Amino acid sequence: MEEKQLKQVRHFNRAVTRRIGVLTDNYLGSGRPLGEARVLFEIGMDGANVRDLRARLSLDSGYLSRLLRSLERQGLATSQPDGDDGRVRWVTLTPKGRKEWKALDRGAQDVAVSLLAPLGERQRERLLAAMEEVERLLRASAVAIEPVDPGSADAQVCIEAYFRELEERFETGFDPARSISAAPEELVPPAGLFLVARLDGQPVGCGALKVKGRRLGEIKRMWVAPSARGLGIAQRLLDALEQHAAEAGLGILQLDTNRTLSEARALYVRNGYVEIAAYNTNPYADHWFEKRGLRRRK
Amino acid sequence: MEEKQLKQVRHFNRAVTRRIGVLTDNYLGSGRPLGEARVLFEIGMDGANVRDLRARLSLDSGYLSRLLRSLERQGLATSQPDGDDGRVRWVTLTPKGRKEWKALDRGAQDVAVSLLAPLGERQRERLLAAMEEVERLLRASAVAIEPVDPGSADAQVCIEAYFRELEERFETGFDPARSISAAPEELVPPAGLFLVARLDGQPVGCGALKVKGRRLGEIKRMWVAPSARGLGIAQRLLDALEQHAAEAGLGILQLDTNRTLSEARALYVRNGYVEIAAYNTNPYADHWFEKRGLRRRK
DNA sequence: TAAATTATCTGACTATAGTCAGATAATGGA
DNA sequence: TCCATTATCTGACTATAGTCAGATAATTTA
Repeated sequence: MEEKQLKQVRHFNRAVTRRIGVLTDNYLGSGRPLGEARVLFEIGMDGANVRDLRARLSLDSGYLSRLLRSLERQGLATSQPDGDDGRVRWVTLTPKGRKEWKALDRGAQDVAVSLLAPLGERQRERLLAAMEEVERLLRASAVAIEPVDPGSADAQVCIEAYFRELEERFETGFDPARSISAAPEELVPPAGLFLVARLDGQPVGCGALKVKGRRLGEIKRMWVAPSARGLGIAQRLLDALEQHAAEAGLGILQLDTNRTLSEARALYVRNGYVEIAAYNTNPYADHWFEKRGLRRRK
Repeated sequence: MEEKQLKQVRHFNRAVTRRIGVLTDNYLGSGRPLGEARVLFEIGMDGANVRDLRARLSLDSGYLSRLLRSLERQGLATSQPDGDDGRVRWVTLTPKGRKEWKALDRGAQDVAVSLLAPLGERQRERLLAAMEEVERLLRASAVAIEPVDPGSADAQVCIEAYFRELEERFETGFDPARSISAAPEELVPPAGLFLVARLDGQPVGCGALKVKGRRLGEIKRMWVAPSARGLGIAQRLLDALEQHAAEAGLGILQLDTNRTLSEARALYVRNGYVEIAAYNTNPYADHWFEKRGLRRRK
């Protein structure tokens, strides 16, 4: 990574947090302590339960309790036990609280207006496009890829979502039992590898490697959640699997895929996989690919 | 301004301040109160004088004094009277303080690395380009344009910088006395108007309107600081002057310019000014322009 | 059903951040 | 030279943010 690039990122961080940060100190203009204002805003027009509030704002339970009590004393919020779980309390804003919420919301709106208002229409469009790009790529950079046990909860979430998607997309539907197996124990080192991609702790993709011979491996279970597509996650999963395969001494990787999965096919072609004759009898496979001469990256 | 655009800006603000903000809480990881860490970092490797520190961090003088004392007590900084001004104190970091500074700097560097590291080279380049664009446009949106008295300090700063630049750029040099006059009193309503553009309080551009007849006006003193070019400031100044001229009932605007000022000429042409015969004997003018049929904008 | 866990609350703290009113000394301008 | 201003410092405050150790009641797990 170049020095110059890092410098630019740091500059951006400073500039943006200063420019937006200062304006975002909307809460401070409310004439109300930051903590209280944050809680009030987070309760929102629809109300919220205290457990969620605590998680979202990551506050100490005692502290939050006190803040809520203070809002209640000021007639801004009321609380009652939640229907489902008698331990949890459900907080709602009173009419007075809603009024305050709207004032805070208006403040945030004003910030947005004050950023856009001085610009001409063309500049405005460029700013919005660049903002979207930055946001998207920061999301991409927050994705972490890690090997996990294929039996772990996160892995299971991914595999189930993967099967559900295949069921929807294949013209014939999809029954895991009829497909070529990749049992959990086949995807644990040294027989294989199972990777999960996570965004903010939530699993959003997976990919697996199954070792089939001294030099031969197979790619399985490549999937990315629809909400996280376009972030380059599949490419990173594939890179990591190939890297691991190369380190394990494998020289050839194979995989099969269905005609309806066109993004996947494009990914494989882009990465140097070439179509070969069927190497298995998977009823769901329409294309078989192979890549030879894997190389370890630095 | 569209609802959708505002929503997108708010989303960006939340997402970016969260993502970067959390990481930027570098200071908090230093095991040192935020205030102290900020001051220590701001003193920097080269030292700083207390007056500047106070301005940069906008801290109460008493508070800052106490923070500095605390840093001194911990053996992180030392201070002595400044050479130039006996009232001001000059603070320097001790070797121990420099070590802490480096740790903070490394933290900020790590943030930048952690943002870029997970991305591929192409994504990295796109992120940096988008960051640059956002930064540039946020800077543009922070520029405020206001009418001021042409005799005010900010106006003078601009005019002097403008003359200095003409002196440099014109092949013949530039002597204000030989140029066609625009005395301060001619640029005050209702005889005229003088606008200053400011970025973070600093004047970075100006433009003036001189009323020459019942329907005729002239554009003068169009200038933007080199450091603030590319932000669309000249366009905004021109828009504001035309708007004011239209409201004052003027139907024709004229202006003269020198052949070396090509950006200016492009600006005028882009805005519908057409070249006309010389309407004055300004020795520094090579081109004369005119725009008819001004219209008030909404 | 007993035991462990979870969600909230209360009381008793501490640390940080920040404000305000002088006091003092150096500087700059009339 | 005198006076207003400026930069810093000290003392005396206050408010906010946050932590921690139980207590209590509801829920889940064994």
